[in-house]
Amino acid sequence: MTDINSKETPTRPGDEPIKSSASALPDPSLIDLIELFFFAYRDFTQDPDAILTEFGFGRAHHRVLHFVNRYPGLRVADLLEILKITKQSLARVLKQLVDKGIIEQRPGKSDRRERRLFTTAEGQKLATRLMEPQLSRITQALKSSGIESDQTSRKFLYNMINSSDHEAVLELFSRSRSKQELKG
Amino acid sequence: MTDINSKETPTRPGDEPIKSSASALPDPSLIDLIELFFFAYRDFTQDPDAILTEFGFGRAHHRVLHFVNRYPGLRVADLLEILKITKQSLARVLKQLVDKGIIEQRPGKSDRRERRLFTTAEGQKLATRLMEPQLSRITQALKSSGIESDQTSRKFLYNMINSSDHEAVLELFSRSRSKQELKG
DNA sequence: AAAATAAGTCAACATGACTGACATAAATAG
DNA sequence: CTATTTATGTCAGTCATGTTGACTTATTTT
Repeated sequence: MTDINSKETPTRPGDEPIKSSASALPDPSLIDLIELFFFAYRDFTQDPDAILTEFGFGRAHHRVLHFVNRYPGLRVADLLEILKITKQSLARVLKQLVDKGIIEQRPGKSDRRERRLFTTAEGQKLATRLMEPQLSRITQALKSSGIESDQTSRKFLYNMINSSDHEAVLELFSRSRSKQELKG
Repeated sequence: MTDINSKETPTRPGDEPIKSSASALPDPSLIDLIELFFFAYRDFTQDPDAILTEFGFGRAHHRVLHFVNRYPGLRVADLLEILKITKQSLARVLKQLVDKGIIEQRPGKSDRRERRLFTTAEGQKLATRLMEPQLSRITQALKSSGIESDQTSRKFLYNMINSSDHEAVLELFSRSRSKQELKG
C-alpha cells in the first residue's frame, strides 16, 4: 500500500518532538485522523445504501435490521439504547420493516408488555446481503494494514466509544456468542 | 482497559482456525467491528453536535467548516468531491456560514469563476472549538490502545476508504502541509 | 463566436431525526 | 386490590440534510 504514515520527521534518538513553544496548535497528523474517520465512514455506508435503495429502505432501516438480526429477541428499549434515537423515530422504520415481512415481533414470555424482535427468513437474507460488502471492506482493510491491525484497530474503535457505553457494548457482544437466544 | 479482544480460542500452534465445513458464516468478531465502527462514529460526532446547536448549526455545517478551515482556498468543486454531496445541498449550508460571517469567499486569482473559500477569524475559532473534543477523544483512544495504535489505526481507516479515493486523500493531506495557501 | 466550465438558484420532494402530548396493556408496589 | 410504574405505541408538527431536474450567469477555453 501507499504509505500514508509519513511521520518520518527525522529525530535524534531519545529526542522529544519539538513543540513550537507557545503552540497548543494541534498535531496535523491527528487532524488527518479526524478526516480519515469521516472518509472511512462515508464509504463504509455506501455499499449497503445502494442495496437498500432497491428495497425502498434507508440507512435507518439497515441499522435496525442489522442489530435485530445479530441479537435476536432484542426489545424495543434495547434498540433505542443502541441507536440512541427516539422512540418515535424508531417506530416509523420498525413498522415498515414489520409490514414488509423483514422483522417480526413476539410478546415477551415472562413480560408480555415487551415486544421481542426477530428477523424473518427474508430479513436474515437481506441482513446478510447488507453485511457482505461491509465485511469484505473490513477484511481487505485489515489485510492491507498489517498483521497487528485487527487487535489494534478493534481496541482503537472501542476506545473511541464513550466509556460510559463500554459496559453495554461488551454485554451486547457477549450476547451474540451465547446461543440462548432469549426467545419469546 | 477492559479486554475486548477475547479471540483466545486456544489453538495448537500452526493450526488453521476450524471452519464449520459448509459455513460461509461470517466471523462474529468481524461483525463486532461493523458495530464498533458504528458506535465509534456515533459518539465521535456527538460532542461537536452539542456545540453546533448553540450556534444554530448542524453536522453539515461542521463538515464544511472543518474542511475549509483546514484547507484554506478550497473551491466549491473540491468540497463537493470531499463531502460527496450535491451542489444544492452544499449551497444551503455554505450560504448560512457565509451569512453568519464564519466563511468568506474570494474570486480565484487566475480563474475568476472560482470562489475560493476561507474561514474568518471567528470561523477559525469555531472550527478549533469543534475539533477539540474530537482530538481529545482520538488522543485518549490512541493512548488506551497501545503504542502501535496510531500507525495501525491510521492505515486501517485509510484502507477502509474506497481505493479510488486514495489518491485524492493523499493529495488533500499534502495540501495541509504546504504553506502556500492557494490564496485568492 | 461557440462551447465548456464554475458556480449559483428555484422548486419539489424524501429521509430520518426531533419535541410534546397522550393511550394502552401489563407488571409491580403499597 | 387499587395505584403506580413500565414498555410500547401513536398522533401531530417541525427541522436538518440529503435528493433530482431545470435553468442562469460569468468566465475561460476552443
